[in-house]
Order: sequence, then structure tokens, then C-alpha cells
Amino acid sequence: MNMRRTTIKDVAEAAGVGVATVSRVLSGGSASPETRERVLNVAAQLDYRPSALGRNLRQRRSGGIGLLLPDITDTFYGRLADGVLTCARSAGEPVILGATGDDPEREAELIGTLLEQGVDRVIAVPSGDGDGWAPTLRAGLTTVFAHRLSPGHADIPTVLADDRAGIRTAVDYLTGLGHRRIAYLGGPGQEQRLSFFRLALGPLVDEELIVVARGSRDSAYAAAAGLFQHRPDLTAVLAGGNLLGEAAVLAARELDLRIPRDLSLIMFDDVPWAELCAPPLTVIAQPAQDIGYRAAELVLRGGTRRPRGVLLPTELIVRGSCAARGTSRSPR
Amino acid sequence: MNMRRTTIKDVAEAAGVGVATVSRVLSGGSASPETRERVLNVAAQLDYRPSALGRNLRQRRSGGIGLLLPDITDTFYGRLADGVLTCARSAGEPVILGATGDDPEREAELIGTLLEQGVDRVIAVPSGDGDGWAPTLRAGLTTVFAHRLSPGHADIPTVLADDRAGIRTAVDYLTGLGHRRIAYLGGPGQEQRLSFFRLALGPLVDEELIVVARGSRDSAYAAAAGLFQHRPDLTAVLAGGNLLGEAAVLAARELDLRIPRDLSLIMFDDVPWAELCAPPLTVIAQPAQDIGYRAAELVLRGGTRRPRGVLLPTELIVRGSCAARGTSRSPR
DNA sequence: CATGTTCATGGAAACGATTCCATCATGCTT
DNA sequence: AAGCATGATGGAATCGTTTCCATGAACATG
Repeated sequence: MNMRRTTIKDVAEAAGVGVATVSRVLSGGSASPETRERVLNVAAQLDYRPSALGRNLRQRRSGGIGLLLPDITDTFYGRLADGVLTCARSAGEPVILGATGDDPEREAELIGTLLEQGVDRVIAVPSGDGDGWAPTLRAGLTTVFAHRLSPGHADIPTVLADDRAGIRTAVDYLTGLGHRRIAYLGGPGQEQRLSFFRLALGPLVDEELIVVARGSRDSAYAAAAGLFQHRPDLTAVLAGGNLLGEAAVLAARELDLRIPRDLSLIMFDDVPWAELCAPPLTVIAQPAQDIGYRAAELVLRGGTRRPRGVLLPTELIVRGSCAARGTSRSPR
Repeated sequence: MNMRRTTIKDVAEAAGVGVATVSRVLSGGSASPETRERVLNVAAQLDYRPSALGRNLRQRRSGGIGLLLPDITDTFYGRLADGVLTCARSAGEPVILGATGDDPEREAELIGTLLEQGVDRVIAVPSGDGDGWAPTLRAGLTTVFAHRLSPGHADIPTVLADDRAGIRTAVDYLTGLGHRRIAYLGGPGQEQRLSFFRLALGPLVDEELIVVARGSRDSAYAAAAGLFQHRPDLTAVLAGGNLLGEAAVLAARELDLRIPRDLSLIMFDDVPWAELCAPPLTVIAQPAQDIGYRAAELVLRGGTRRPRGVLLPTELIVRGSCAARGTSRSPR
């Protein structure tokens, strides 16, 4: 009944060699062809699988990649996670997932758990201002940031969508349609995007039209509704994420603002339901999956080379949520 | 520069006790009050965190929970994962995530990885007919199934939404509206639901109106479009998942079938966009998060008691995607 | 006072891999 | 033929923890 796992010792014994030899053969070290074959045969025979436990202890690091996301419920992060998973699977590495809720404290706690587990490679969408990362990095974690960069850590490789171009294109599109009072509805950790928005808008920028919500759905809805009520003169809004976009659509509907007649909307991230919406939403598509995949590649490549980071293209997908601000309509 | 981690030995030395005592104190064993305090102080002082690596090896199991989902991109599973994460976090346990893609082979491969890591607790949405699980269970994994039960493994604790009641309610609602030719659009692993559907429909059941797609979006769309084209006489459809629902809406639009005028639709799973859809979708809401949370509770409780499983309530949320099949409309 | 019981305690043996190092055989050079 | 480089090999140390076991003290019971 006592089904002990077969260990390297069993294999060594059965093959008539030392454990060292088995270890070498299995991890690609040098060995004579005959020995190699014999060991491999025996290993296969016994269905031997090296225990990660022993290896990890010896090497003082567990394999595996830590993945820290604000919210796994958000489709965008779901797709990002999927990219990471895909890459990790092809490398045979397990992925440990944690949800930070965009809370630096929780993030720090999760990092603690990871360190305890001996995880030494982390992919994260950093929350907060990134102060919490300093001790982590000193602890020797190979870190890659995804989707957001952290203000204080320009040295950490980061995989980003080209928000600058995305926003520029979107804003140009809107101004081209005649819009002048364009609002930005943002979420946590979007300082970067915000500055791009200001840049793209130039002299048209109106600080009152820039609203930042916290991470939750409620907060997003409140922000959108507040914005629309407070400034009924705005004609277009750029939502910095699918949660924000959802909130904008909901709030607009509630306030009886028709999209796109009364309000043009562009949303970040091309989620499947953007097409199902009425009207279908014009979006800035981000390669969420790719972001995850590339981040995983970077973190797996490890400390060897340290690429500066990766910038992936975004794409404006025009559907039906933006209308021209013609001269025909009277300015109230 | 050589910042060695502080080990239990360091703590023992600094506190003037043996390592065994430190270990006992830290894991709640017996020790004299003075010693206990001294050790705790020193440990705090040195910022000692026990390495999971050593412990895992000794105990021949890594903590941690394996979570195997068909597709982390699907909001439903995202929410389920969130539930698991929430519960696991409160227990301080890491969660290792794997995406099976509803492919038993990939599932088996992932289980292999988990075993290699010494993971001994798994929450899974089982794919396939569950044959692959027999060896796993023999290996002593504490397993909990979520969302789907596995045909061959009635003995494994399983957390399910009450599909039977959900389907019954939905079907009753549709028949009450006068629908007679009701289709079912299912995904992989829904044998259970299918049988409930047949049961609920009774003599009205029409096997030709039951279509099962594979997991992908394309496959779902093809199934929906095929169904609608092949049987234009159907008046209502029950979509067994949000991907299927999405496909149904898309296919209907493509074929110029108006919802709900030409086609009534009820979708399993209340995703946020159901409300944004035009018209808003009537859905059978499932407590995805709870399913995950409860599954995590069960798997953490472990082998002690073996509860039969958990059945969580579903709810029919009526929005605007179903219309009465009045006598006014001519039967083509 | 002798004996048994109950504790707290520390040394040492696991756990299962990797890897350093010494050993030995072999083949090549001079 | 002696010396040397090369390569295969196995023993043993190591990683950081938990846990078994022996020890000794303190205390209670007869």
C-alpha cells in the first residue's frame, strides 16, 4: 500500500549506476552513449519523474513564474494571463497567479508569498507607485512588468502596448470628426496614458474633463455618471479600459445620452462584447495575449541579456460609437 | 554582497536554542513561554521567513493549490478563479494556474507538471470523460471538481451550480411564453446540462435542435449559424455559456434574425455585457465566484471529512431577449 | 527516598535532487 | 615507456526544513 514515489536512487540502482550519473543524463550532462541509453530506458520503465522539490531545494529556487495581476476577472488581464500561460507551458514552467486588486499592500503580501515559495521570476502589472518593488528587486527576483510601467523603475524590462500611438490615433480621429471637448475616463495606474492624452490633445485639453476612477465597477460607473452630469457639454469620451467603457455605456444610457448621437465613445481594449454592443463600440485594440506572451519570454530568458523592453502596436478599430460633430447641430 | 537568506539555523543560533525548538515554536508546537517569546523576537528581528523549499521537501508535498480551467479568457472561469484566489489568499496558499483548453491530453500534461511540483491539492473543471483522472487520484491528490462533474467520478467532491433548476426555470419561462421549438446550444462537457434540458423539455424535445460546439469562438459561431440556418422554424434558443450566447447573438444578427422578435434567447451565465447588449440578454446567473470559493474551501479542508459536494443556486434574470410567441404571428 | 510521568529541549536523520571532487581508465604525446 | 590530458563515473556534501528520539530536569506519587 505504501506506494513510495520512485526516486533517482531507485533509477540509479536499477540501472546499476550512481545517482550522480542519472542526474547528469537526465539534465543533459555528459555521459557515455551506452550509459545514457541504459539510464533513459530504466527511467522510462519505472516511469520516473524527478521531484521538483528536491531540485528546488538544492538550487535554492523553485522554478515557476509568479504572475501578479490587478484583477483576473477583467477580460484584458484574462487574455494577458492566457499569453503567459501559453509561453510558460511550452517551457514546462508552472505559473503561480495572484490578484493584487491594484492594492500595493496586497501586492507586497503576494510577493512575500512568492519569495517564500522560492519563486524567483515574476511578471507583474505593477500597482501603486512601485515603491514596494525595491526590496523585492534587491532580493534578486527576475522581474518583468507588463501593461504598465512603474514610475520609479525604468530599469525593469517592461512590455507595453503602444498607448501613445493608440491615443494619438484615437484623439486625431475624434478631432477629425469635429470634436473639441473630449473627456478621458481613466483607471488606476494610468498616469502614462493620461500624459499621452494631454499631449495628443494639446491646447484642447480641459483638466475638468479628465476623471480617474478606482478599480471597481461601482467606482467606474460613479466616475462616468459624474462626468456626464457635471459636464453635459462634452461630446466625446475616451475610456481607458473595458471596465471604464462599460461604465460609460451604462451611465450614458441611464442619463439618456445616445451613443453616438449625443456622445461619441472610444474604448481601450477590444473585448468580444464591443461588437455586440448597440452601437458596436469603436475601440483601441491592444494585443493583450501578446503582451503576456512576450513578458513570459522575457522573464524566462532571465538575467542574461536585459532588453530595454517591448512595445507592441495598438490598432484603432472603427465601429459605430463615434459620430461627426457636424455644424448642423446647434451648440445647445 | 553575498546576502544569504536567513535560515532557521541563524535564528536558532541568535536565540541560543536548537533548530528543533525554533521549528516547533514557529509551527505552533509546545515550548516554554520564555523560549517561545525569545525565539519569536529574534525571528522578527532577523526578518526570518521560513523557506517553503525546505519544508516542502521534508513533507514531500508543496503547499499550494493547482487550478485547472478550460480557458482563463472566459469571464466565467475568470470569476471562478477569482473565488479560488480569494479563499486561497486567506489561507496563505499559492495557486498554480493551468489552462486545459478542454483537452484531456493537455489536462493530463498539466496534472503531470503539478505532481512534479509536489502539489497535492487540485481544483479542476474536468475536461473529457474523466478517464485521465484515475491515475491522478491514485497518486493521492486531494481533488475537487468545479462547475462540471466527471461521469466516472461520483466519489469526488464537486461544486456545481444548480443547472437542473436553472434549466427547468428557463425552459418553463420559454414555454410559458408560447415557445415550442426550443434549441439548445451547448459546449464541451455539458452532458449533464443536456440531459436536464431534455428532461425539462419532455415531449417537446427535438434532437435536431440540440447542437454541441467545441470550445472555441469559431466553433461556437459555426454551431449557432448552422443551427439557425438549418432550422429556421425554431423560435427560442438556450445558450449553455457566455461564449455560446455571444455566438448566438452574432449569428442571429448576421442572418438578420431579430432578437427577441424572431428569436428568443436565454444565455447561461450573467456576464457584465449581457446588460449592454441590444437587447439586454435574459440570463441564467451562476455564482461563478462562489463556486470557486467553495471549491477552494473544500480542497483546503482536505481529506478529513469528505462532503458529498455542494450545489449552489442559479437565478433566472429576465431582461429583454425573450418575447412571447403570440398567436398573432403567422406560422410562416 | 525511589520510581514513574511529564515536559522542554537539542542532536541528528530524513526528504530528493544537484554538483563538487576524487578516482580510474583510456588514449595521446614526447 | 613515462607523462599528461580527457572523459566517464560514483561517493558524499549540500540545500532548509520537520520530526524522531534521547536526554535531563522537575515534579508527583507511592
